Amino acid sequence: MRDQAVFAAIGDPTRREIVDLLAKRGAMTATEMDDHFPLTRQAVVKHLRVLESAGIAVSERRGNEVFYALQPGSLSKATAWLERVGTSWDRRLSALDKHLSAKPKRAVR
Amino acid sequence: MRDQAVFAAIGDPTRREIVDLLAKRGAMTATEMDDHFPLTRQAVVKHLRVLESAGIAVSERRGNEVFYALQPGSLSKATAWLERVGTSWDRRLSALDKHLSAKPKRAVR
DNA sequence: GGAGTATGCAACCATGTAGTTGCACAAAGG
DNA sequence: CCTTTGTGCAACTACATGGTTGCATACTCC
Repeated sequence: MRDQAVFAAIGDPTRREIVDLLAKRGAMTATEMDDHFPLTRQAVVKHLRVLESAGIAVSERRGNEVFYALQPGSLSKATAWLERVGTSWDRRLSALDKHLSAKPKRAVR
Repeated sequence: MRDQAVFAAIGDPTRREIVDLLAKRGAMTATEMDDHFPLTRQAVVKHLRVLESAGIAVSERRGNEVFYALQPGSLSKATAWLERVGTSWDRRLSALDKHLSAKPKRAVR
């Protein structure tokens, strides 16, 4: 289940910033991105590799440099999970209240 | 920005399973959940605390035991981010192709 | 070919964190 | 009361991982 990787990947704030940047500006090289973060190029590359192995980003060598871009549709499963889980209990309002009022178990004064 | 916490929280696979369980079965105590995972009760509690501080779960003491349930609407911002980022580059198809064909920089044979 | 620029690799450090264990505290109920 | 059951706290371990540094390798262009 490679969904795991997607959630883990976007779990890191820096990685989300990278994704934001790529979404905003389109394809870039790691060296370019490097200017946008207080990080080493190597650190950026590491993050990009994580994003890539999670299927969120793709890379392509173009002569001397390597461009990274976002992979369309790669977040759909994650979005679906959030939607599903979210609505499943939004619909029943507060599950806590419901459960507690319905199941006193032992008498509670 | 407490969104950070939400993404970090759902980044852990065990925590997502807990969320799934809570979504499916409604409110439960940590001791009950304990049966569903190969974990100590304490480990489950730790996860629940993380979920709670991220605003995803809520707890309520009821006599001897503490029930945990999901907090409605707590994932909306995360979902929104995924939606936004996702569609932003889905719409322009593969940003990599577009960028590369539009910006050869130096002549590439 | 040699300088310049970009990427790749590997070792290393430090911190965060998932998980356990042990024990103390709190509430019910006979 | 005293036992049972559930929760809370704290210390500790182990491993993952974000980050750096140093150097090697690849490509381009004069």
